[in-house]
Formats: sequence, C-alpha cells, structure tokens
Amino acid sequence: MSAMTTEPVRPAALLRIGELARRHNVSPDLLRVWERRYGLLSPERSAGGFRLYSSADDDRVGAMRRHLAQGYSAAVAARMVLDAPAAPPVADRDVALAEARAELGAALEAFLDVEAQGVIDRLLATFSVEVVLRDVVLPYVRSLGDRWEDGTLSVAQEHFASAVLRGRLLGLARGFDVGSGPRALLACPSDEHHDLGLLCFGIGLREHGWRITYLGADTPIDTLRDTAMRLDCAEREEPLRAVVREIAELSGTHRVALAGRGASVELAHGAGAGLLQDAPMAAAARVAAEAGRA
Amino acid sequence: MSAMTTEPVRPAALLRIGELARRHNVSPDLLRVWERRYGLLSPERSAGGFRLYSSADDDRVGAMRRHLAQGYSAAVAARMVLDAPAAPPVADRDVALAEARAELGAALEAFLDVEAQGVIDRLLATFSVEVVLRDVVLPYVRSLGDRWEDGTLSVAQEHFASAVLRGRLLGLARGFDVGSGPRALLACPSDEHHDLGLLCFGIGLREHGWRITYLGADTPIDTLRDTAMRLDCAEREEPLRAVVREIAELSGTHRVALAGRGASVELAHGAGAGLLQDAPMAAAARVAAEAGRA
DNA sequence: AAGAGTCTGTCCAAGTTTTGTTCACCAGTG
DNA sequence: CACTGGTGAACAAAACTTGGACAGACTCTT
Repeated sequence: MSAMTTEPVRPAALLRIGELARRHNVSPDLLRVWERRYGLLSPERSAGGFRLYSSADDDRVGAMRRHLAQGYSAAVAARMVLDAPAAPPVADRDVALAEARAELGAALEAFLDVEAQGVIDRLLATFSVEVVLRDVVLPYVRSLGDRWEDGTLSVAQEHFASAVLRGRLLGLARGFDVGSGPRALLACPSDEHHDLGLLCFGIGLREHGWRITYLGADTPIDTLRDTAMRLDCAEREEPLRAVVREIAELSGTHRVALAGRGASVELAHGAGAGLLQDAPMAAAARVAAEAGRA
Repeated sequence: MSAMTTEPVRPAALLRIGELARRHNVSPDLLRVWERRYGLLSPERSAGGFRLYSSADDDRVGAMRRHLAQGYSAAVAARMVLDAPAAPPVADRDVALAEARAELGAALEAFLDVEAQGVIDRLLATFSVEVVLRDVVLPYVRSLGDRWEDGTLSVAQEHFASAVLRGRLLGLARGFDVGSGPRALLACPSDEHHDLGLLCFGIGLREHGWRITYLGADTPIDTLRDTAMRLDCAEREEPLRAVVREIAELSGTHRVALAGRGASVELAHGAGAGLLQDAPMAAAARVAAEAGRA
C-alpha cells in the first residue's frame, strides 16, 4: 500500500470507544448499539473490561458510515459490511467501480474527508492505480467540472473535493523523477488552474517508467521553456491557447503536446505540437508506447 | 524557544526528573506514575536515589505525549512506545533542523523529487509534525516567496517546490474532519493562490484537536459564507482585502480571523474580524488554547 | 387515515476502571 | 538552609460498562 500516513507501524493500535467515536463523528452509544444489534464490531477488552478496537474495527465503522451515507438502512449497511470480506471477488468489476464513484462523490460533496479517503483506500487495495484513476477519479473530476458550470455544485464543494483528490494524487506522485526513462515536464499554462487531469496523466506516464517533473497549474510559457532547456527533458504537455508562437518555437527543440479542453487540431497544428485528444490515462499509455517504439 | 544554554544536550547527559518534566511540559509526578504503572521509563539512579534519565527516556516521553495527543489511552500509548524500536538519537536538534532546511531547499530547487521527499521522511521520523512544519517547511515556504519576488528563483522552481510540499501537507491532512473539537473552515479569498501557509495552520489546529474543512486557494467569499452556515462550523480564516463588507457580515454569526500578508490591523478591525499576526503554527496553538479556555 | 409494530439513534442511572493530581513525610543536593 | 526528589496512599475527574427506556421516523395493517 503506497499512500500511508506518517504512522510507521501500528499493529497494536487499540482505541477506546470514545476515541473511535470521535474519529468517525459518531456517538459511543451508537457504536455499542451497532455491536449489540448487528455484531458489527468485536473489540478486545482491557483487563478492566473497556472495549479496545483494532484498526479492522475502525475500517468497519468507516464502511458502515459510507453505506449509511448512501442511504442504506443501518441493518442492511451492517450486513453489507460483515459480508464484505466474502464479497471482494466482486461479482462485477464495473459495478464495483461505479458504486465507488458514487460513494466517493457522495462523501466529497458532503465534506466527509474520512469517508472519501476510505473509498480511495479500498479502491487502491483492490485495483491498480491506473484503473482507479481512469475509471473513478478522472470521471469524477470531469463531472465536478460539469456540475460546477451548471451551478449544481457549490464552489466550496468543488474546492474541497479538489483538495482531497489533489492530496491523494500528489501522494501517488512520490518518486516522480525516479528511474531512467524519458523525462516529461508537465504544466498547465498561465491562468489555467485545473491541474488534476494533468496530474493523472503524469501518474499514468510514471507507471510506464517515465520520469516526471511536475510544475502544476498556472505556469507561464517562458519559465516552461527555460526549465525544458535546463532539464534534459524531452517532452511536455499542456492545455491552451494563445501562446502558440512560443509553443511553436519550443517544439523546434522539444517534443510538445497539447491537451485538454482548450486544445484543438488547428491550435496544435499551428504550433507544430502534438495533440492528446484521448483520455489522460489512455494518452499516457499511448505516448509511452510510441516513445518506446522510437 | 529553549534558551537553556546551560547544557548542549550531550547524548550522555542525564536529566533529573524536574528537568525532564519541564522539557515536556508534564508534571514530575506523572512521569513517576508512568514509570510505576506502565514501565515506560527505566532511569538510572544517583547515589542518593534520584532518577537520572537518558535521552532515550526523553524520546520515550515525547513519543508517549504524541500518542496521547492522537487520542490513544495512556496504557495503550505506553505499550506502543515500548513496542516501537527506539530511534537513534539526534546530536543537536537545531543544527539538524537547519541542515534539513538547506537540504530540502537544494533538492527542491534542483527539481529532485526523491531527495526532497527523503529529507521530509527523515524529519517526520525524528521530529513531531509541528516542529517540522514550524522550523523547516514554513521558513522555507517564506523564503520561496521572498526569492520569487527577487527573481532569484524561477517560477518553475517555485511551482515545483510548491507542488511537492503541497502533496506532503495534504497527506498530513488526512482525517482533517475527524473528532469532536470545534470546526474551522479554512480558505484563501479570491485570487489568492498561496495556500501552503493556511494548510500548515490547519494541520497545527488539527494537532490541537480541531476539525478542519479545507477549501484551499481562491475561494469566493460568498461560497465561504454558505458553507460556514451549512456546516456547524464556528471559525474561519483567510488572508485579504476588499471583501471587507462581506467579512463584517459573516463575523456577526461566525468567528472570523484574517491572516497573511494582506491582512492588517485596520482591515481586521474594519471587518470586525480577528487578526492572526504570529507564525501559523504559533497561531494555531494560541487559537486552540483560547478556544479551550472559553 | 388511524393504529400497531419496527427500526434506529439517544438518554439514563448506578457502578467500575483509568488516569492525572495531591498529600504527608522523609531524604538527597548544593 | 532552601530546594528538589522519593514513596505510597488517597483522591477526584473523566471515561466506560450494562441494561433498559424512549422518541421520531418508517412501514404495514386494518
């Protein structure tokens, strides 16, 4: 598991009921009642009889809360949690991913940090990074954008969701420049602040052995040029419009590709740059394959 | 902070109980009781029977306190400390921190992701989150800003460093809304894109038991208001200027504080808001303490 | 549409455990 | 001598336990 917190080891991390309750924003009474009625939890006991919960119990409470947030009744939710270990040979992968997407959205839009992180943890434990990004994170990011334009989503919800996802993605970006593959310099142009797609693309390339230098949102074209020169990097990607002349210049010495909503065939052609029209993860795979062939 | 120039913390230096207690802001009685009940410490004795603590004991007390702050009960915390392998001692804390800061800067400015991550890993293994943020990350972020204005640093370097640090900080922000403490809603106002300081402040508050909802950079004032209403949150922070009227309005129903370079006494006063002028980590400690007293 | 039954989270009360502090009294240190 | 430390017992507050009662929201039946 790649994205652990700072806690080094915790085999014996036992929590008492108050702390577990606090961590999930739930009352201690409720935890006891879930134990009594549904057998959801089976904590050890201290010498004096206090409940001591393991991290497995902790996970179960998180799952329970997620299911409740989805609208399941407590009894059903508990049953689902308890049956879960038997279920992970998930009947249908696509269904599981779709459900996860919905859960992730529900959690993020209700500002439930812990639950959202739990969904991502579970996904990463079951599926590859590529699949998680391609089939859950990116679709959700796209829907974020759409619904933000609609006004269906508040700016705060969009910001919160972005912050949580950016944290996870940057966590996955550890070791971005390790290895000996070709190097990609990734940046969004000036005034472009939506960098999550680019970040996913970078992680995708990384999975194919590339080294990434990630500059992120709102990067002026000339600092990009300078950095491309300075690093021995051979590639770059970026989404937008009227820096065509500079891009054209740069594409003389480096391979440049445009991507994202602002990119078009004409724009790319005019700048002498490549165009990435496919989805980020697919584009990453393709680019890596092409570079390998060359 | 510790102007105890009497002794330069030689590894062989043995502390008596009063000094150890003072260093950790804990009563001597408590140290004795931790020793008797949990066997946490095993000090040597002076000829006359006084306890003499080694630096390993010193570390154990620090670890104990950290676990306690995380919500573990004393018995469990002690067991975790005793089960964990002892960390190798650090010769001189301040020197180590200064060196780490230099290393971190060098790595980031040379676009060396792995090295930078390694420095942070090492720091977090040795020091508490609060210390690392206060004495390494925040000073470096500040110098980033300064040198960016100077032109000493390229935009790319600044962007890269920000991205790496933001990733780590957001990683530390996991479980931001866990618990039952007061809730803080954190955001930078519109057009403010430097959120690292705010993020550190949030982590600091978190360490003191607050729940955080983090919206990040460039958040319009009205979405902030709506979200403050929607969550039961009682607090908020944010750095800037001509949304004074809206802030004034909001400060009627919620506690509001301004911070950062754009904040001034007049501005805060005009908006009926508080002002955080001290360093982020200190401000976090202070705010938490004040709220606790109230 | 009213009533009965169910589900679910909260509240209560009396008793126990855990944990930090206090106290009384004596001893070591400088 | 003034101050700090050692010991052990007692203490008080916080946290927890058990078992049951209970109110609000549903669902099902009549």
